[in-house]
Amino acid sequence: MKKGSKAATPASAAPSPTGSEGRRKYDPEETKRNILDIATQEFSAMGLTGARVDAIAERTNTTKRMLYYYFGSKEGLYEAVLEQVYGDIRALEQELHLADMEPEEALREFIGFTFDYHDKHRDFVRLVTIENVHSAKYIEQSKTFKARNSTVVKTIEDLIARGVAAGRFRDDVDPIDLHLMISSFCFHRVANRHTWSAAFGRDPSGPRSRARHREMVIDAVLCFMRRED
Amino acid sequence: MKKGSKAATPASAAPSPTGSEGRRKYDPEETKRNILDIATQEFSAMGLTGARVDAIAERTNTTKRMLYYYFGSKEGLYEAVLEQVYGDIRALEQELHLADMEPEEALREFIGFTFDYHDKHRDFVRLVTIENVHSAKYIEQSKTFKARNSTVVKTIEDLIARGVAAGRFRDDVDPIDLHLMISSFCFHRVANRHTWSAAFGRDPSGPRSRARHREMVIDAVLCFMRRED
Amino acid sequence: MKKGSKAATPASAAPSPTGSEGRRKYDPEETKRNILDIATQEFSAMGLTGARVDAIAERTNTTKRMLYYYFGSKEGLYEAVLEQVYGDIRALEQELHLADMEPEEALREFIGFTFDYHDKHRDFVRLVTIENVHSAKYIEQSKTFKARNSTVVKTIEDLIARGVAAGRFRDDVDPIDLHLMISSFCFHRVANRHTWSAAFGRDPSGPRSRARHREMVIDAVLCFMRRED
Amino acid sequence: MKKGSKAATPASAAPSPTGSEGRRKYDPEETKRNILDIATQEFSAMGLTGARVDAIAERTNTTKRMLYYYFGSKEGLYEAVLEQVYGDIRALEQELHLADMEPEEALREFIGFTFDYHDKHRDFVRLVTIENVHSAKYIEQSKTFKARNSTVVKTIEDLIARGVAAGRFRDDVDPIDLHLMISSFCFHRVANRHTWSAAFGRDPSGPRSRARHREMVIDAVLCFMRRED
DNA sequence: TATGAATGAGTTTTCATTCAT
DNA sequence: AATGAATGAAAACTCATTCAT
Repeated sequence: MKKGSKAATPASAAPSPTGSEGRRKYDPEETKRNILDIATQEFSAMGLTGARVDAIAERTNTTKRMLYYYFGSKEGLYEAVLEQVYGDIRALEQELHLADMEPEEALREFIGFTFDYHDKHRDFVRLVTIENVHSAKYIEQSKTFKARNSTVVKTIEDLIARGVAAGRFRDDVDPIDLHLMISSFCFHRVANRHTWSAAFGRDPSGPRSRARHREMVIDAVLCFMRRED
Repeated sequence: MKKGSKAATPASAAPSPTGSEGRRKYDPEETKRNILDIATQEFSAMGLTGARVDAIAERTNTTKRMLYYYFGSKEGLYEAVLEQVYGDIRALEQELHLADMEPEEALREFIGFTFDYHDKHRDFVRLVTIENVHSAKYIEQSKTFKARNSTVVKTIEDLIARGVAAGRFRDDVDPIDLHLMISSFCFHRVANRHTWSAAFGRDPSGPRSRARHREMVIDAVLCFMRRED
Repeated sequence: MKKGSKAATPASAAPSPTGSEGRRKYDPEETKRNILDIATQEFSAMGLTGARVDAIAERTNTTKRMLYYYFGSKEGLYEAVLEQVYGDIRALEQELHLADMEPEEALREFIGFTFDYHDKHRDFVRLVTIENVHSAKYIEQSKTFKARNSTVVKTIEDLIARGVAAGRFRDDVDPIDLHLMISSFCFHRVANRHTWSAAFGRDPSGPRSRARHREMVIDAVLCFMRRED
Repeated sequence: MKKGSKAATPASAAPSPTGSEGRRKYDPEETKRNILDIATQEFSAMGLTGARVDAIAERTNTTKRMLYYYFGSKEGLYEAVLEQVYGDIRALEQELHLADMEPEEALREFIGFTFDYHDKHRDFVRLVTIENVHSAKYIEQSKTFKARNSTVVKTIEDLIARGVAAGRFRDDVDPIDLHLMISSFCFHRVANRHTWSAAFGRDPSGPRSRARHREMVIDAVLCFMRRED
């Protein structure tokens, strides 16, 4: 290892779980994860076209050759990065256990989670933005992507259905539309923070507005969803 | 002229100032506008790093050399494109005459305009997205940018103040926050339509959801703004 | 005239001698001289390949078109500049009237003049340097160049002959060699002042060493020429 | 290898360090040296702006890409060339062992060496000339340059001091001035040979005047330095 | 005569990828 | 598995010169 990897997740620097046989000299999984971490940072910071393979390789604990060995090409590496970050958020969404809560409480929880996740994972927001600049042509090739997303829809559908049944939510809202409405605000204040800062002199995703914004989006969505008698 | 330029400004389709005598061979304004139009399309489609100066020049009525003659560099051209598209939306915003309407009506109008503009001007949305990938470092250099944006804030401030005075709006909402909330949805459904389509199999900015989404965002924002007694 | 020309020679800014008919609107001679002055500065500062036609034209009172009109090409302009600066020094050499002085006195005078001229006319020194980088291929085409130089040789030949006849100078020195020896020092301390400054931290052509160097070269050359009995 | 490289350093003709097993395919030192040799010729012949990266690369055993790989840019390569040629002369100067000789003998030796070096290394003379056209802005950035030059000054200082102590040299001569006087002639007859040839029809650095000039400069400098009682 | 606009060939530089050790 | 060196195609940019008004 050339130098300590400043990986996004500290875990990536930990020795691999090879058990009792001690530290292995070459650890393929460790190497792959290291490359993926650095690539995530670099693609997120520079975009797909803007990122440089040399720059990624240099910050890695290994060499350019390994990058091609494991991921085939710059685009292959980019796809792997995308799959990983999308997988992360969907996995967490699963762990919310919204089915155990009252509909309003569950919606509140879901909005809060979405807000916090975007607020915290700027790399994810940037990568999604970048992928849209490329018309999503890379994530479209992912086999697991669609499957994973359908579970979110199911979650929201259930949530709405229970709210409607309980007489608390209006019954004319499409679950994907609701998801869109929630994501929009959470995503936008992070994704567009730079032009927003330039325009109005204030970072909309900065710490000073975090709590206020979080409440705002919960307020607005709940107000919108509540049945108007 | 190869024709077919979907110019950002309607004015660009107007005949050159020489009147009815047909196309002038030496028309710098026309040349600049032509370059700018094509560049808007190309940067919007490919991003700053992805766009090719050669590709832009080829679709132009003139040569690559003129592009450098008028705009100095690829980045200079990109900046000019950004300035123009931002100028366009801000100019139209001022023509809404919101001050002549009732507060609720004015807010409805403003949301509707914002929705329609983003829905229609996908180039603008993409360019803003791209600029955020570059951390807004190009638009930050624009001298006119901040000044132009301050007028929107003023507009919204007035609108809120009148609504609060009339007892219709809550009085604890920051104008920039309100603007952010409105923009978020209008922007997001266009900007992220590709990943959204890939994830859920449906274009959130497509014609089938347009009217529904328009109503949704107006509903949600008005619900949020209305004073809760 | 766009702006006052900061010509090297103040004379170039004076109105042309068109006599009583007043100021002419277009004065070809004045225009040519203006172009030549600016070009002298620019070629001297940047070299033939380094100088930019646009840069020259911009500092001129006229336009690029006129530059081509009068001088045909960048190289043509450069040749004109060379001819002029070489003409200037040779013309002044003629006015020394060395024939009226004692041989030693005349030699002293000639060395002093050569020293002072190089010390003062750095543009000339630079242009000669530049022309040598181009293997003198431009000045070689000049028709008047050789003729003008032969007069200097004649001057020095006479000077040496008189000194030999008077028993003061050694008789085995070639006039061109003598000229070379004198020029070397006068030229070098100006031409190579930049690398010399970088190497030793002191400008060899600066005012602090001027008088000392002037004396040095006179001393050395006279010592060399004096007959050793 | 295309052969025929008149390398500045004799070492460059030596076999690669792998000994007798013949040419290695991957030999970075050889590649760098090869590029540097060709670049020395090309910059020397054409100047910094006049030289073409393509032309240099073409004469090389490798490609244009490697030139950027090792030297970063055209200017970076030029700087490397400058550093090398300056290093070469300074290195040889140190091998003269002037301290072991009588002052007059040592001075004679030093002048002779300087004369021969300039006479033989025209590339060096041209490159210094070229660097002065650029106001020495490239060599100024060299870290080793000044340090290396200070050793020459020391050498001459010692030489003068010993001559003064022995009552043979005048004691009012600055070492850098003496160095300048010696260099001037040796440099000038080579550097300005083209304009000189054009002016007087005779190459001042040609073989026919070599011996005569060598003696001339030794004579003149020694005459100048000798104490006048 | 004067002037800004236009041009095309050429020049430097970059970058993803592969090879030799 | 690992590494620095090597590559070719393509990209951005420049410049002397000419044209249209």
